[in-house]
Amino acid sequence: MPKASPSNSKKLRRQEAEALILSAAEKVFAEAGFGGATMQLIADVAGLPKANLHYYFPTKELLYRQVVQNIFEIWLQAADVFDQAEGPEEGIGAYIDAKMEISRRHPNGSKVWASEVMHGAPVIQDYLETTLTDWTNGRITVIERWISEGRMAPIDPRHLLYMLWATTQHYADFGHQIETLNGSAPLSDAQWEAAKNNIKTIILRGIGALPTA
Amino acid sequence: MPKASPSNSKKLRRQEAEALILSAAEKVFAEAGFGGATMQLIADVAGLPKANLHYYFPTKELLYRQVVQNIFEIWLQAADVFDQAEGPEEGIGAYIDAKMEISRRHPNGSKVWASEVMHGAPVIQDYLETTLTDWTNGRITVIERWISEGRMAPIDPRHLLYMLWATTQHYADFGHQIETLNGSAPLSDAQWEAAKNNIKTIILRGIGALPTA
DNA sequence: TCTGAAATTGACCATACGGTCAGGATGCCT
DNA sequence: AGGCATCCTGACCGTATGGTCAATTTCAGA
Repeated sequence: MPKASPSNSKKLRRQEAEALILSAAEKVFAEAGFGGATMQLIADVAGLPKANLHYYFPTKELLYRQVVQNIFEIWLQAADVFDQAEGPEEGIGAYIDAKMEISRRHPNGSKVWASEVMHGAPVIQDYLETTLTDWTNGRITVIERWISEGRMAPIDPRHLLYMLWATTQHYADFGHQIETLNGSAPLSDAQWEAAKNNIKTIILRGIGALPTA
Repeated sequence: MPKASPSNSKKLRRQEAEALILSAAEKVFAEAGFGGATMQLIADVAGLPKANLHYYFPTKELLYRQVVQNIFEIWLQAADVFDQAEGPEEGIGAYIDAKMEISRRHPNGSKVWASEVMHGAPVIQDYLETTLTDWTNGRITVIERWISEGRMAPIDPRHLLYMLWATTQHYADFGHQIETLNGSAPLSDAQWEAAKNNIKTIILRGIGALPTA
């Protein structure tokens, strides 16, 4: 594994060093999983000696926890567009846009989160039970209001949210499969745009928030 | 980790032994990932000495490969309903039914597959490039025919397939998250039914294969 | 220039892991 | 009953991992 930075014998400020390590850790955890990732490999990717990692993050688990928390923060921010919207077409459309952008820009983060949840969320169970539960309930209230206002069909808000998460995160978590089916090439700008529009069209029309074609 | 079978000092037939090990391995790989899983833990779950595992499966990687292949076979079978259908409402509806049933009955298998793909498919890349590519292209042809026959809106078949995979497998891969948001309780029969119907309604209506509500 | 807190690092350790092996147990077939 | 292939298993081994530590370097502030 090559060094990420060829000449960084300079002393790093705490913030820079932590950011560098977290970035390397996110990549390695995404590619190998928690169990498959090694501190040595993370150190190599970051271009630092392994002992230096332990100086900033005492244990592998603490480092991992920090990575997962960072991702969660990004996701929560994407939710802001939801509440500011007038109706489902604008709100859900913007949410799909935001989540697809995250899938494209932070695929590693998405994978780490997916891996964590798939393994029973041993590290962030409390987040699921508190923050995520609250967030979900808040969005359900909004969707129910839209339904009562006749702006969309009476769809179960919970399962609609799951569908939004599933479809958008799929492009990050299963990106490798999608690239392979795309002739082993990354999706182009146009293909990402097509994917996004497809999701928006099908879901918005599916919940009766768009005029039928 | 307790023994799965309290008294199996009897000699096992090859087929039974392999099935027992594969079942235990699927569970452990799903819960811990490839790197996090240990042969010792798989052995404990299967109720066998570790050395016995290596008698049937020489290496951890070979055992893992077998687990992944088994899942892939199950998924391919679910595709049969697709081709036998008259149109999208029947074909895609039945496919969603089949895949949701798999998510419910084989959540561990789904997780192992997801984990494998997320980590770049190191073990089953050839399957993606051959079998899965062929399968996908075949289904795309069917969907394009439905579109040209005016049975559904002109949706990009590829992204529609990704959406079908994403939404159905989400209930297996993110089952823990869904259960937590369900008050830490597994989905009931009725809730599974509701999830299935929601997906079918939104997607089929979204692609113009259902009369609008 | 001096000082001390922060940062860096190579060497080291205990443990746990995947895998091996030799020898014993079992039971089918003649 | 006896022979033989299959099956089973405790003990063992080399390696790699997460983590520690003491010694050294760096640099901001006095």
